Amino acid sequence: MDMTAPRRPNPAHGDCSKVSQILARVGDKWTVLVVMMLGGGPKRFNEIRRSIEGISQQMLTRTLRGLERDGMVTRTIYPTIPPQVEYELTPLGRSLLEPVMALGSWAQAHIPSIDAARAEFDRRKAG
Amino acid sequence: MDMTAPRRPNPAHGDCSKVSQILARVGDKWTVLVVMMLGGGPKRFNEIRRSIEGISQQMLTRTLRGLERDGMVTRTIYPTIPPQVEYELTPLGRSLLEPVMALGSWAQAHIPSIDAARAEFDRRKAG
DNA sequence: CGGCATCCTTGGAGATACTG
DNA sequence: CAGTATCTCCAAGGATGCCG
Repeated sequence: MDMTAPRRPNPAHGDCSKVSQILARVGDKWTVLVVMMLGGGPKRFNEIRRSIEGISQQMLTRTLRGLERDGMVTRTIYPTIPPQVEYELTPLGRSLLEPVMALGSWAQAHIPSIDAARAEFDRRKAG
Repeated sequence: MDMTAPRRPNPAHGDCSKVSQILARVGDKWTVLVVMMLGGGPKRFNEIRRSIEGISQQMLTRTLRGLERDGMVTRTIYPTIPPQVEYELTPLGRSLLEPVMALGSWAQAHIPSIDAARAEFDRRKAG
């Protein structure tokens, strides 16, 4: 059997590329930080920006747009002066938090092992 | 003063940068695929390569080195002719599979919602 | 067969400045 | 305050070739 076929619309594999997209999003430098921040309730643009050290305004905009597009976040404009925009997690966005936190916990728990492995690996390489 | 050091060694935050590294690894284009492949048991280099459509030999090498460095994978050289190298998940690597699979399942389950959200978002923007 | 070194292209992060 | 537009720059990743 030839496994080289580029794309298989095999239902058993669901849509593998879609899953990859989600994983990539979780691995994104800012997305998880933003989602966790919003986990505490609705936030305004600059409120988020100030709470995430090091993020540029453009990266925050892009991150929020991506999340909005995927239905993880809602964007509400209040036509006040000055303009006010509030972001809030949707149920979908909130549900993402669970597996992500699980992964985060795993990471937390295994940091020592990983650090040890790295030190060992680097030590060998250095000789 | 050097600001390149991780910001706060706050135990409550664990080591946030370390956690980010793990998340980034999971979001990596190839790492998860390789780990899942090895979840089925030890595999040889080209065996892995053939089973992952589209990966270059260099990317596979880099991915495996990274995993090896982090203690997720062991590398065993059999001094045969021609040389034979086998990769296998460590217990640590296997334990990573659990939260990753959970995230994968979440992704699978919510693909329809996400697709719908995207379509809606794009429709608005275009329309 | 497995792995490294080298070169090259490109996507996208990030800074800056402008608009509504 | 929130968002867009433009530019620069770098590193991720692909292709190729040689070595053990």
